[in-house]
Amino acid sequence: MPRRKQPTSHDVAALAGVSVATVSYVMNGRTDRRIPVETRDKVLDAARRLSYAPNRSARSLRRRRTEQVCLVVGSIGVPAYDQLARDIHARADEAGYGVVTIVVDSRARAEKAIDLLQQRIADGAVIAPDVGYLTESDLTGLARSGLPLVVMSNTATPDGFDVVRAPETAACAAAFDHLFGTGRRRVAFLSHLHEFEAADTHPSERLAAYFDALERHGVVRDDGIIVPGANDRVTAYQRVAELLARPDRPDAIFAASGRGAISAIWAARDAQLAVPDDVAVVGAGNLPESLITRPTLSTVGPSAADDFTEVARLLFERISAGVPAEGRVISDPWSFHPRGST
Amino acid sequence: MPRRKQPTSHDVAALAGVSVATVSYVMNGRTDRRIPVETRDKVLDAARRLSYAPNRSARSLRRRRTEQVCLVVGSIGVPAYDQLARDIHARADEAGYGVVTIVVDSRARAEKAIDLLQQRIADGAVIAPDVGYLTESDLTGLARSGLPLVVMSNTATPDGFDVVRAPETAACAAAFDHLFGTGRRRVAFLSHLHEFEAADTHPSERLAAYFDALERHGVVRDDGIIVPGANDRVTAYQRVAELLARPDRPDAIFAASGRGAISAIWAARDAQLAVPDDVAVVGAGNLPESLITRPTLSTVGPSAADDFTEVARLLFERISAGVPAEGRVISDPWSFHPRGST
DNA sequence: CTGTTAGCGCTTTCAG
DNA sequence: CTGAAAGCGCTAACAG
Repeated sequence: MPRRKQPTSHDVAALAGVSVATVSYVMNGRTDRRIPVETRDKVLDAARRLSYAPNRSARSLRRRRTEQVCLVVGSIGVPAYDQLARDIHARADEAGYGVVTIVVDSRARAEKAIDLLQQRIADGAVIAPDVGYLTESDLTGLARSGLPLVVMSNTATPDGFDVVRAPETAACAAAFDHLFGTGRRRVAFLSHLHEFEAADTHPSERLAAYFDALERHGVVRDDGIIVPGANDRVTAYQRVAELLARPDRPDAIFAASGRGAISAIWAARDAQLAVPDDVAVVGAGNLPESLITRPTLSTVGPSAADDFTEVARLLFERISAGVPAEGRVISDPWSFHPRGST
Repeated sequence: MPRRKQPTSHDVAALAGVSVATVSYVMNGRTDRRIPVETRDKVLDAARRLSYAPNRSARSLRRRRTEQVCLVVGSIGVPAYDQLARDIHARADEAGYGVVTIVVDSRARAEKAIDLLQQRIADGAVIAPDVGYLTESDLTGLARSGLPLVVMSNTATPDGFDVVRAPETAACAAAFDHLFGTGRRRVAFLSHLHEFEAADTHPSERLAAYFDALERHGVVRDDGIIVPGANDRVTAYQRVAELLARPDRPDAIFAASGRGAISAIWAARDAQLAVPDDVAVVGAGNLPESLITRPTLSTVGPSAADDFTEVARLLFERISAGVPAEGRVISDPWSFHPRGST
């Protein structure tokens, strides 16, 4: 079975006995052209018989738009990114757009991503990785080149692109104050891997809040209880189990992810420790799951369940605007949600 | 700030004082053309100064390949799909390919997906949704049109595309036999939503295995303990909590997902029921998390952790082969992994 | 109402 | 070693 050459609009035109222009008009269902039903049907019939589908690359080249949007995330399997993806897909679907996903978890991949966007692989992009692989100048560069961009970042300043923020500092401070205020003295920090690696050079917002709180409450920092492992449930469980097995075990755990926090609850139980009496647990992010654990999980996170429809809206607004709008910034600060685990 | 026209190879050629052909050769780093370093540098310099990036649509049109692969999944946030996505992304990265993801969770979306693939949005695709929205004729149609295709399905027969199977029946039968064999009489089935809806028309493999087992063990089917909710952790928790609150509560729960099974463990605990003594739990799929719950989770699933590198390999092999290969089928049957929860 | 035609920006033969 | 030119398949002026 040889790889058949795909039929083109010429083939359809020939079979239908019309011109390629007519084929194009019919296939695009253009209403500004008055085409008699008869011609229309001839074309559609020919198209169906050849199972013709207009070539996407050719159309994109000619129309100067791809009808794809690009979603750039930091990794796969993070609940918040999943929700973002769902919301983008939903909006894209309505607009007849496709979604191409790029995972940026290293500087090399970041450069590749920039390059692809520069090559106009998509008509617009949402940039979500919360790590520093993408610099502000990468973003302004892209925006300058005319690409509609929505950036999810607490540090970037809008400059030809929109910025959506979710400031964490106040919420984290409140959580730490609560922990220290209720007598906890050894508060461990279960961090993401990249966060751990950059702890001293570019501390994440939550890590900075942690250091601040230590100082505020006169507690000396102990790097032994700052551990990576929040990225996945199993690693988190293991790291926390190790922490809790130490003679000088922590009396509280702040996890940089909701999944990490839930693993911490499992680990505490397995170590025969009561949550929150023996060890308190706080997680970052608003996992719906926080409400079905026992005890329920105290969190720092957005006030409501993750919802990125606004991000999607901004992006498509920018895309259809055609002309670059002023950079907007939307901010929805996190808050501390004390529940059963503290 | 007006939307700047993207620079083209002509602009670069003009600035560098060479022809567009030379620009193309340099940009593609072609070694079959001997280009003096001097010329090369002039071109690269001009390209950098204009921040030129070759237009992807034009290149795809000319080269007749997009250098993208398409990943078609059934939903977002399913651990196995996540692993599939990771493995595809990894392989695609090596090959310099992009990944566009399509979510198919309705017949309408399935048709849209077929159409996009027909339009050659990608050079090949992995089709993973385990639901019936994509028919076998959709698949053969695509394959006939010359699109390299790898299909993950236990029912499809290779026909111009490769098929990767993970047969569940034997493993499920073993799990149910174990449950009934150890005296369980009321085995509930926590299903996926689509699975629930098609229970009587096109029962899923695991559901069919369940019905078979009921018959084999002389237990009469009770639709009251077949409930949807395996799709997400919170819903699963709620459904199981309801089941366990009934006076005629089940003494075992088979969950169609690992996440559902873990929620079942939480729900059992909250109902003061011991697992497995009061209620046994089995989950489908091999979540790494199965080992960190208490008790550990018995599962039906692949023999090792999810690994789809082989799927990715098949796809790229087909893509680079250029000519359609015979349809191959790879099969890795599930097995029953009894652990603490039974 | 329909067809002819000029490109979109790139790659690649083929001449020089 | 380099350039001119054809053309990938489609859309959208423009002409009829």
